[in-house]
This record gives sequence, structure tokens and C-alpha cells, in this order.
Amino acid sequence: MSDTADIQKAIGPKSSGRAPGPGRPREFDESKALETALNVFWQKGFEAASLDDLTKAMGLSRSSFYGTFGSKQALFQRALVQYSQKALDNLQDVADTAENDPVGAMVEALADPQGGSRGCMLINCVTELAPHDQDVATIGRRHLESIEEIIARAIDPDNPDTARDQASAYASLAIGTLALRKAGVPAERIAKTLAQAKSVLSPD
Amino acid sequence: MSDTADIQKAIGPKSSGRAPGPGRPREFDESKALETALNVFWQKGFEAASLDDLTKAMGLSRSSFYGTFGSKQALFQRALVQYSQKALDNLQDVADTAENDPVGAMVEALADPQGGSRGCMLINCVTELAPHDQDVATIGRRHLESIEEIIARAIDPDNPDTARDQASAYASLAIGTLALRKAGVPAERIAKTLAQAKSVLSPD
DNA sequence: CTAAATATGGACTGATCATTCCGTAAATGT
DNA sequence: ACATTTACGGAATGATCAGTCCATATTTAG
Repeated sequence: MSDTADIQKAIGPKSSGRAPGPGRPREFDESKALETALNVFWQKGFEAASLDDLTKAMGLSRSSFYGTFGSKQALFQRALVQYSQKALDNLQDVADTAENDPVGAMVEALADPQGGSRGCMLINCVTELAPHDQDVATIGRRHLESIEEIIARAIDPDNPDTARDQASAYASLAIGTLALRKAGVPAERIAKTLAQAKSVLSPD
Repeated sequence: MSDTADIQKAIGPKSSGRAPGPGRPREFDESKALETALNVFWQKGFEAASLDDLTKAMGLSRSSFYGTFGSKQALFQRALVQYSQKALDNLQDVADTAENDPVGAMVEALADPQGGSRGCMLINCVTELAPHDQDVATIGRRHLESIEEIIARAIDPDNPDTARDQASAYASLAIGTLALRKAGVPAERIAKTLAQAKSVLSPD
């Protein structure tokens, strides 16, 4: 196998933005398919999401799946990155549109993410895969650092560095409550936990 | 199949404490084997721990494995319960032997559990399985509630109920940092996060 | 119209999974 | 010694896994 073929395999087949040259056109929307796959991974995790699950949900044949995304692993990484960007955008948006307590609003948003009981996809995947998958660990670490950065900027826009540890504490707190929620601790108890922590942590 | 056979299957085969009646004696120590299995599950998670992994580590044939533990699922639940008991005992011990700051010591212990980078087995398993496995969710919820209880008693032995929310916040904080650690956030940063949170949360 | 290029459907492959089964070994009770 | 009971080693089973392959379909370029 040639070097270029290796590289081609590593980065995945001619995935997106290809020129409208010759050949039969795709019968599906690649970014829609990616979004669908993201939801399957979010709900089931990486290992438990089988190719049948994925292709059925995405409406793709296996040929189209591999032709477009290269491998389950490659698709998963694209989904993770996409999720991270979307989640960070959403968090920033919460910070920007909060009326009086942006930090509190962000903590609430982190502790009760969109998507019901699936929790945060990145935390799920970090827990499942990061110890044995360096790429996932890196994506997860950057995501967490970005969360801390956004919170720190909201705490003190002028000196975000000094607020970094506090921001990290808020983020860890919110992430910890995700485990409570998954284990079935009542939402009311979790709300009280957050309220307690916020009342003490906030400078008021 | 008879009802008794159903029950027998549900609770697992003649597992422990059997009378030394007739028949060939076991060539292995059941509790040692359970402990070994626990470590495999801890390191790999439930799905990723194959029966080859388990039986090889435990030194059992498949016959002995199924004859003793009934199924992978049943063995896993026994391992989870055993882990929970051990972890709670250890936490209580940290609280009892701490010199001046039992709560802080417990938070440190929760945030940096024994077993290196494997994190807390129960948090791992709750994240992986609780959404789709009611039994695991229940074991996890009870474990988390027990942690909160132990912390609350250390905060205020006379009125542990009033300290419950604060205890829950400490526990969530510590559990959240486990995700940071798995994602490869430097230990030094995590220590600063905990120090910051403790200095603010503690009544001093 | 023909050749080249890309996409699709679905059968196929080889590996691995949890679990079962069977022949044999090793103990007890009579 | 012999029947009974339990344990062991390891082959067999059927399901499922990710990934490949090929015949066919649909497009563009000339």
C-alpha cells in the first residue's frame, strides 16, 4: 500500500466538500448523517453502538457508510468533535444571554444537558474510552479546558486566569452531578445540591 | 423448567459457603476469584471485559466459571457490590483516621481513588450501564447516597441531615474531578481545583 | 454513445462474543 | 469396590461484530 493510501485511510475517505465532478451523486446529506450518528453514539456509547444501529439510523448501506466515513472509529471522532463544538457554543450562549447570574446559569446548563438522561456525551465517552484511547482523551481534555475557560471569563473577564481554579471547581461540581442523575438520584436532590454549592461558591 | 430452577438461575448457582459434602472439591478460592474479576471489570468495564479475559485472569475454565458464578452479569453484580462495600469502608476509615480535616481528607480520597487511573469502578459502571440497567443504577445510587451520608456525619455528627446538601456538593465535586483525571488534566491542576473548592466550601 | 468515476444494496468474511455440553477426574458415603 | 456427586478442560454453538467485495446504478466528460 502506498503512503498516500495510508494517509487517505488515516484521515478518512473523500469525506466532505467534494467537487461535483463525475460519478453518481450521493443520495444522502453527509452532515445530517453525521448528526444522526452522533445521537446514536450519545445514547449507546461507542462500543454498544453497532454498525447495524448506525447504518439503520443513518439510512445508509454499509458501502456508503465506509465510502463516506472510512470507519466506525473515524466517524466517532468526527461526531465527538462536532458535539464538543456545539456544546461549547451552547454554553457560551447561556453565558451571554443570562440575565443576572451567568455562572450559575452555566452550572445549571452543564448539570442538566440537553438530551434528557443521556448526560454529556463527552463525559460519557471520556469515562468509557479515554483510559485506552489517546485521541478521545485529548478531545475530552480540550473540551473540559474550554468549559473552564468560558466559565472563568464569565467570572472575571479582566483576569480569567485568576478565576481558573474557581471555574474548574464549578465545572467539576456540575459534571459530578451528572453521575448522580444517571444513578437515579431525584432531580430535586440534585437541584438542592447545586443551590447549596452555588450559594457558597458565589461571591454574591 | 421448574420454579426452583428459575430461582436457582436468578440468584446464581450454589455459589458460596457450600457444605463439604460429596463431589470433587474446588481447586480455587471463590473469593479470590471474585476479587480478580473485580479488578478486570474495574480496568476494562463490563462490556470490554470478555470471558476470556475473566477466566484467564481468574485461572478458571469456562465450566468452573459458569458453575460457580452463573453468568457474566451475575458475577459483575457481585463484584460491584463487593467494590461498593470495600470503598465505603475505606472512606469511613479515612474519615476516622484523619488528623484535623476529615472532610477534606475524604474529598481527596474520593478524587484520587486507589487503583491508579482506573477511577472509581462504580462511577465508571454507572456512566456505562446505569441508563440501561436498573440493577446497576440502584447499586450506584445507594453507593452515592452512602458516600453523602458518611460525609454528612463527618461535617456534623449531631445534625447530619442539615449537612446533607453540603456533603452532596463535596461528593459531586470529587466525582467530577475523576473525569478531569481520566481526560489527562494534570494532577497539579486538579489539586488546585480541589484546594480552591475546599477553601471556599469549608466553614473554617 | 461510450468511457470513466462514484454510489448503492446486500451478500460475504473472519473474528470474537457469551454460553452450553460432554467426557473425564476427584471427592464422599455405603 | 461402587454409586453418587461435584469439578474440570476444552471443544462446539449460534449470535453478532466490524469491515470487505462485487454486481449494478447513476452521474459527468468527451
